[in-house]
Amino acid sequence: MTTGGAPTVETIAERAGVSIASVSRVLNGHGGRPDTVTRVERAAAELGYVPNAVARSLKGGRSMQLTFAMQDIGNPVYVSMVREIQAITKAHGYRLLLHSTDAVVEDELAVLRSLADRTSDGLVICPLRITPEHLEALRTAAQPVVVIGSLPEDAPVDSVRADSVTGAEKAVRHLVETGRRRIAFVNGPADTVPGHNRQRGYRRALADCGLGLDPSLVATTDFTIEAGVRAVHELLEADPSVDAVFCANDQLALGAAQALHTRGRRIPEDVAVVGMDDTSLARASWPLLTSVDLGSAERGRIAAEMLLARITERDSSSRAPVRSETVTPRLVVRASSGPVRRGAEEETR
Amino acid sequence: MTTGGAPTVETIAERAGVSIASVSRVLNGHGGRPDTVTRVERAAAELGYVPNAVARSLKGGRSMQLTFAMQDIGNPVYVSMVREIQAITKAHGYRLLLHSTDAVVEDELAVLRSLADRTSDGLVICPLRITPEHLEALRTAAQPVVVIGSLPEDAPVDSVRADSVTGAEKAVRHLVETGRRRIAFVNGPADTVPGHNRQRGYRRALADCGLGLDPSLVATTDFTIEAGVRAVHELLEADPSVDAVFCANDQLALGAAQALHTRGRRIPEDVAVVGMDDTSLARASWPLLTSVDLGSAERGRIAAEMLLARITERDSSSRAPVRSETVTPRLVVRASSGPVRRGAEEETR
DNA sequence: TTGAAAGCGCTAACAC
DNA sequence: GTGTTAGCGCTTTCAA
Repeated sequence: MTTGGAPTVETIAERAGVSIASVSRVLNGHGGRPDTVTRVERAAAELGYVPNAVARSLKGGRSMQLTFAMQDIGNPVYVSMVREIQAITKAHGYRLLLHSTDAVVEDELAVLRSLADRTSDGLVICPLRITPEHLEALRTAAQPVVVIGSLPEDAPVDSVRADSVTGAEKAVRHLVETGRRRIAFVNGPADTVPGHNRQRGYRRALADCGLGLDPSLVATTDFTIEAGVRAVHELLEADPSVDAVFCANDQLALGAAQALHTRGRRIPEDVAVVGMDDTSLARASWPLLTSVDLGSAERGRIAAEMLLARITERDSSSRAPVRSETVTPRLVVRASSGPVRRGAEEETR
Repeated sequence: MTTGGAPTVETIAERAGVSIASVSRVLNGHGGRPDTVTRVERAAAELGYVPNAVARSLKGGRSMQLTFAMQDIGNPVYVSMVREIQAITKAHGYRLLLHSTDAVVEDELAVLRSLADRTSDGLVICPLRITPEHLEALRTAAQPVVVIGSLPEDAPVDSVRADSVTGAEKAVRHLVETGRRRIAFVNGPADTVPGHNRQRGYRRALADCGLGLDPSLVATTDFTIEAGVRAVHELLEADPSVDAVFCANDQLALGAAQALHTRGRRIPEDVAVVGMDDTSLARASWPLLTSVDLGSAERGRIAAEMLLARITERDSSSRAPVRSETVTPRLVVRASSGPVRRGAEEETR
């Protein structure tokens, strides 16, 4: 039936005077007599035919769509992941679906469950916390899932994690080595995986360096600029001897810098500031922010590749063991730390 | 057939001892005898049934997906749009597909054309430039499209635009009113729509205020932090009398602030800085950045609503005329401008 | 090489 | 209220 709607294989078939099977074959490059090929291709071009991807998905069982779920696209750390994942999925012919979960467990679980609706061929997810429900949902996921973040050893899911314990250690060591002794720590919620690990790294580094842990130098708040501002005001109010502030992410660090500026403390002469994630904010701050690159872009890339590998594997009956990669953190020293300022930007391993 | 695969209406029907039609009805809330309803619901729950959204899309002709295409998710102005669009589409039961076009015309056109593949029920797109090919593609788009940006009067597409001419005017006037006279302008590419309009606003405001246009105070570069740094160094090198820098977006403004800090110029005492877009960067900068809010979140919201309206309308045969809304810019005065510093943050209309 | 036909999973007429 | 059935647009056997 040649309705007024969009052209279908049938429309093309009529116009080219062949069967719909031939149309499909030609359009998918499965051969045909030169004559047939020409006629079909011309008919398709003339009608501006575009295959219905939904019908194709239903038939083929793959949607050619992948999903990325993160807490909030407003956090630049996710932006760099999205950018990377987007590039890779696009290169492989997949579209990218985006989900903001606001770290609401229910939303995260809903995303996991919705994998069963066949809309998406796989998922990359960044859960801030891991509950038993998460593990159960991961176990029973209807499509391949890759987690960006830390998972229990026996979780049956591929994952890429940042080594934020080591990352935090590097930051604190760097501060100690450059002469700081009263190193405050501004952390996000301690019941999140990142918050927990960054705290461990801070403690470990202090211990290794022979510095005691002073609980009054530790603030636990949210992962935002505003929280960073408040926390540093309070820390300095309580203890003016602070000579460095280590922040659990760049947003907190930007807030810290603002509070210090407001109080007339010079960075880094009076107080050094170090952030984490090495997001675009580090290069937006004044002075340029020293930050620990936890490999967000790389984690995004690896996650996307792991996911694509699982999807490919699905066709080939073999099943690789669960993979778990850890990205090595890298301290990027910039002007906000260090005893001397030697230039605009300097990077070390 | 009860295969080992995912449960389908047929699986449920068998288990509940009813027909697939009853299953469909119950699951879609189209009534049924209480007894039937119970049995179907229980069977569905026991099997963990999730409807195949692809099959549903094929049948219903709607994918319940919307697409957002922008230049680069790394620009915070798009982040706030995405966030808003995401929230609205989600509330209406739609998923959001993301596309980064890198402002490549070919990519933008490809997104437009791919609307014909039925994957998406509509598109919000932010083209930086509008070519004749764009207009043609918009005219022939297979699904509703809303453009965020300026379009010719007769373009047959809904659009939301920022009034960046007025926005730029407000910024420049504010600088003049607070006593600035040598107002430099750091712009993005002049052949983009935003670049063009912001330049018009700058010129108009100078003229209105009786200040002459000094071409040596205008720099044209890219919309990035690094470009802002370079441009301001060059401007000040050439003319140290500059007492204000108006930047065509916040990223340029952050760059400007860095260059000024590096050169030991105090902000705002020596040089005032004003940005545009009022992104999260404005609150990440030191001092807090005065910026013109061009309503990115609001444009996102309006665009999403316009799109949903068009989609709804498709069912109801009526066709509303093409809409074109303009969002009123709002100057948000913060510490980086103004003769006096009266607090951390102060907003005016 | 080609065409006829089955069927992916679902919804909605239509008949009972 | 319920079951039977057609069909959304496509790919892919299976025969010819």
